[in-house]
Amino acid sequence: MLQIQLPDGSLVEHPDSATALDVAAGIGSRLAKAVVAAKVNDRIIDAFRPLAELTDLSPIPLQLLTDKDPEALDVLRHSSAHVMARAVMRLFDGVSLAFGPTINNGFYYDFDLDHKLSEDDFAAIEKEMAKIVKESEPFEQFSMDRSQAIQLCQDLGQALKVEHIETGLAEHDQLGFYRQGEFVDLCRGPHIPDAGKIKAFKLLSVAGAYWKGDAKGKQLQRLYGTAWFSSKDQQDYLDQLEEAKRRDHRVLGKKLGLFHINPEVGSGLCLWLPKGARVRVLLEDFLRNELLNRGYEPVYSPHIGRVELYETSGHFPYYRDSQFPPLFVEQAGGLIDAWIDRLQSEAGLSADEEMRLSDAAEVLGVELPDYKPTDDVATRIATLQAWQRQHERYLVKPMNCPHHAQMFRAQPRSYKQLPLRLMEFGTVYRYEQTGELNGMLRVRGLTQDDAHIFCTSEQVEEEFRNTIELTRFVLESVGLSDYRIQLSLRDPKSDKYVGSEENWNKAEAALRRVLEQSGLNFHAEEGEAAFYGPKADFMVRDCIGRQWQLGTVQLDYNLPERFKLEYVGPDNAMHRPVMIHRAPFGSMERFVGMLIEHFAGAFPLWLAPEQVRILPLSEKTNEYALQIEQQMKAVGLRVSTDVRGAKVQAKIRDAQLELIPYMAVVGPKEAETGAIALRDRLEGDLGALPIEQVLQKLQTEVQQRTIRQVAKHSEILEPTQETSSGLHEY
RNA sequence: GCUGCUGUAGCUCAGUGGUAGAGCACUUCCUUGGUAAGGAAGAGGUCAUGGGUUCAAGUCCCAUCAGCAGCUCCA
Repeated sequence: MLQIQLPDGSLVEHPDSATALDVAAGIGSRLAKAVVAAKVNDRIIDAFRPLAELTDLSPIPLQLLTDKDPEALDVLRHSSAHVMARAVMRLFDGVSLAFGPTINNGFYYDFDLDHKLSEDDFAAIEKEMAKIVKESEPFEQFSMDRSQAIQLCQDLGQALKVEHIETGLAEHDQLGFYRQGEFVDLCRGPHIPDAGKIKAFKLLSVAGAYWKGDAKGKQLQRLYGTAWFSSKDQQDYLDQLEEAKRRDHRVLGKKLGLFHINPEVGSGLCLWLPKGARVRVLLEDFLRNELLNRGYEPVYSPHIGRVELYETSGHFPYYRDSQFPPLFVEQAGGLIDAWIDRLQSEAGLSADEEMRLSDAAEVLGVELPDYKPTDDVATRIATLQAWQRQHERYLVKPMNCPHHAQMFRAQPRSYKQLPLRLMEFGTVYRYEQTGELNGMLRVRGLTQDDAHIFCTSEQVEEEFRNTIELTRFVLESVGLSDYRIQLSLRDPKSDKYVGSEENWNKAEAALRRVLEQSGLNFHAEEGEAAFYGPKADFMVRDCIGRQWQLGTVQLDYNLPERFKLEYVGPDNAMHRPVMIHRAPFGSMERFVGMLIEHFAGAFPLWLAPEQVRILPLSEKTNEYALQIEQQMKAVGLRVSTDVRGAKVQAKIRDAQLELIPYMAVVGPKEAETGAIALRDRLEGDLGALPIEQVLQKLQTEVQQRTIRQVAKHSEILEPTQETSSGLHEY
């Protein structure tokens, strides 16, 4: 007999062959029908398999999962992925299955097949899925040893599964399979008892994906879908997707005249139109003011710098491919650059090619008396690099830190001057891959609200604490109070980082210590660090539950070393400072893009590009309206007057659609009494008020940076996460 | 960068090989009004760019550029 302990602590006994479904049936038939999966400790298991196969514990701490449990949803979706794959295999020939995991709010399955899937196929696939769901066939599980499993996958014609068993699952002796009707899939599970539990599902999109996420690997077709326990839940989710779409900053940015991106300027290069620029200026002024109060000193640095500067910092070699190529003062610079590249490449250069390059260089007026094709490759490269150093090459700056490091070096530094906090809204350029560009969120020219703090190692923790506090203050002032911090550490297995083990250990330990002391919600993530140091990244949840990576604070013991930064300590000896890189907004482009989506374009009064629109009832009151406009402008409000010969209803409609927070309707009645009929974009007509009272009200709202409206937080949309649950890996 | 889809007026889109369209926005005129669209007229297009097929191309084919979705990347 099995001893089973239920969540309320009670113990029940069942025969050795009992499943979680049997346990549920023992409690009640309605429960048995509702059970989707079960949980033993933290492990989710199949409700339809004998418990004895799944655990050695006694008593077994069993929790039954029904459609009320979020974890059950994950199981449902995984099974839905199987149903979808089954439908696709019924409809198309030669389908090779890859992976079909769950993701937040849904699932996908990757296929290798000749037919190009498109949205036109969705109806047929969904219809086939509906058939499978209606048949309500049970899921069954079985295991096999390696050779049998490989044989089975070969018999099924599943080459990718065979490859996965041989590589990814090389350490597994036993491999699990699930069968549902004619469909058999290598799978760890768990699954729902039968397909009939899927009450709502929908295919969402089709896209390319790589086999095992490797960009060099085979290109597969990925079908995305979602599944739910009720069609109402599904509809809520689809509505939520619509809501996110409605907030798309690219659409709103166009509609509201905030920014513009066009190919004649260049992709990924953002033109800030007056209204968008206004929002940015307000944010910059707000932050600059705050930083001045906190002991930062503004600096300016140029948009380009010599390549050697970035060779020193390490950015140039490390990010070569995602930078705009160097600017050469000497015409032949590009030739020499390519020459070095070829020498460094695996293929190298043939004697003939070398000759032709030499000739070309000569034509361009390059003299290389020391270059001898008989020298070894390293010597030849060194000769060419020596030429490069004598002939300036510049980089459009991809980062501000090297410039700021040079500012530190501009004069001898004493410990008495530390911490030195240099701030700059620094515009940098990065050649992001074309597929990455996305409105303002991912651009090729961006302005960081950058600053670098140079301090002693004793000051590190306090400075770091202050920057964390600053970032929180800044986020909360725009109503972003739901965030957590990701402690981004190096990947111990990778060699892409610069600096000593010792420096890294110091930096990582310091960050962790401060975060622990602060009591903030944080989690560590390996492999997410910058190449020169660990980071604390702010992951911010917006009002509809989406997660954004915004501000960052980075601790850096390495660039000071690379730039040989020093200060004189109280002991009259030279010491190396520590650098803290930090940007509470991240970049102005990304931050404003996010804000547009967060507020759905309706900025709070303090950030609204236009705060008040004055609407004269007819042209007869235009003069009074303009007089009000002057009064409002005099107290710093951003106002315009709609003097068109349109009806007030039309003017109101336009102002509403432009998301202007307040409207001031003025007609003969108001002109007579010196009043304003104030209309609130959210509340509607507030009635006639004396001018002074309106000015007072609006000024207060601006000063307090009141946030009056954000969307209700959705219960349906789960927070987006960087990684999927990891529950179903194969 | 890869895979797929898309590119027609300022915006949203219709137009499946035979004379380039609608709504909104814009301009002018009429209307002078009380809290989400008053009326009329007008102007606006090398149909992304470059090639090709065809008697004939917005429409079919190829390339390039750009956008979108996903993957990969992100100092």
